[in-house]
Amino acid sequence: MKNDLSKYKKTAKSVRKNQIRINNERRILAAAVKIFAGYGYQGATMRKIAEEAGLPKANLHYYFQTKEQLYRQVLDGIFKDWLAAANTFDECEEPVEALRGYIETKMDLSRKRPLESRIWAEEILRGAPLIQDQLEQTLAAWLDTRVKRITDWINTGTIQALNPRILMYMIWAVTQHFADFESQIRALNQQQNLSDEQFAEAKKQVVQTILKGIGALD
Amino acid sequence: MKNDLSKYKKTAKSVRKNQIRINNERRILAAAVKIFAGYGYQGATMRKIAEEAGLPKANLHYYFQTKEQLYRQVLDGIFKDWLAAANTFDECEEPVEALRGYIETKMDLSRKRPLESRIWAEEILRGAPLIQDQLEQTLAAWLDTRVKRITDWINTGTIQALNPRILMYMIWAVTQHFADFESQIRALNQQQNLSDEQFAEAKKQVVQTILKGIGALD
DNA sequence: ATTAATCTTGACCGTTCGGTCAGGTTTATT
DNA sequence: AATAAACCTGACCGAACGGTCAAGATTAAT
Repeated sequence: MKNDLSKYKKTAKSVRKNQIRINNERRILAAAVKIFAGYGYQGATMRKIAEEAGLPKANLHYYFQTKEQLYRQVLDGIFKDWLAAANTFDECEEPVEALRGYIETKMDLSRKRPLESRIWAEEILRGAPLIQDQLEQTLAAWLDTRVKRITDWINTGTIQALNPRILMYMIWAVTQHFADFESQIRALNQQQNLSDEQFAEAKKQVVQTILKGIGALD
Repeated sequence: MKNDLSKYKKTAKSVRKNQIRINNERRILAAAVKIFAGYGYQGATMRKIAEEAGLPKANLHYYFQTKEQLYRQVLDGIFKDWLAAANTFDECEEPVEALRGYIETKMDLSRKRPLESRIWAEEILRGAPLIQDQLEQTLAAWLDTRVKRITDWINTGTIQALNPRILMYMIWAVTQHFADFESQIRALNQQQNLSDEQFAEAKKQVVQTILKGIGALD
């Protein structure tokens, strides 16, 4: 019994880790997101991340053995958020509200977490060297089931005939553009980021154009 | 007169440069496009570019003093191509054919020159540190005049009321997505790049969705 | 044929990178 | 109070980076 208890305590501690570890890992990951988003994987340095986190560089290597491992954990976190947002696609039965909800959620994600979107975009741009498996497994499976739902909508005549995959690519492209190309949009908007009102207008127009474009409105 | 002649010859030579210089600059620029697109600005090294070009590294620095200067020339070439493609926007008077032509040209550019699109995308992603001026001057001016054309279409009732800038952002986002996110699309397409037939279908659907989405069709 | 200009390149330089490590400090356990 | 475990960090390392340079080879001009 004494043995069992000690074993249990040990396990419990390793599962919900020490508070110090939790705090520092969070600080480092938050700093890593900023630096990776701002400079790219190669441009980011452990020194810059350490400065941003307010910790000595060697301390980063205590919690994350290598730069690549730190980067992988950042990517994992981003993918989780992406999948969580993706579930809004299934909240409604019929196409107009399902697609509207999904597009709006993706737009909100671009607005609130542009750094994560940019890290993801750079990874894809470089050929997805570290996340190819996730794309081919998890993302492909997610897409397959949604393709089936859209195909059902087409077969029941709720929306017009089209290639569901291309529709999804268009939605991803447009929604993520507002995060990934933020600096270009700013340059074309009197050097000002889109205001909340401008962004709300963009969100509305994106939803309207796509839904109408696939014959789900009017 | 002797003086004038020699001066003229000198000038002529420096204008249309020596053939050796022309050839080597072209080789280096072509190699630079490949390497910058594949690794990003920071990830690209002069050594890799030199290998790709089949020249010693020191030779690169003879034609391009620094890595940044080489990169700038690559960006300049991309921007020129972009502007050339952009002119198709003005080839037709009425919205359906003007927008169709522009979207199709942008799609073709993504298909034929994905590397250039990716270099541009990465530059924007990093905050456009080297091309901010071009964005704020040339691109902003280009956009302004097209916004006016679209506004005219709206005022004459040819297309529905919308924000022309957001329409242009959507077109850029979708068309460039097929180049910039090629590796993601490949992972979702049985690890195969889009075939010519699939790309043609995508092009058609993109045109159809956007034109219909803004009320220019039906 | 001679001179001048252009081109070529191996060897080298200072800097910065990711990563290591020994030894000290703090926190948790008994 | 003593021991163990976890945490911290300045100093350091080899490798790779962008860039330089002197000296030779090639091409163009006279």
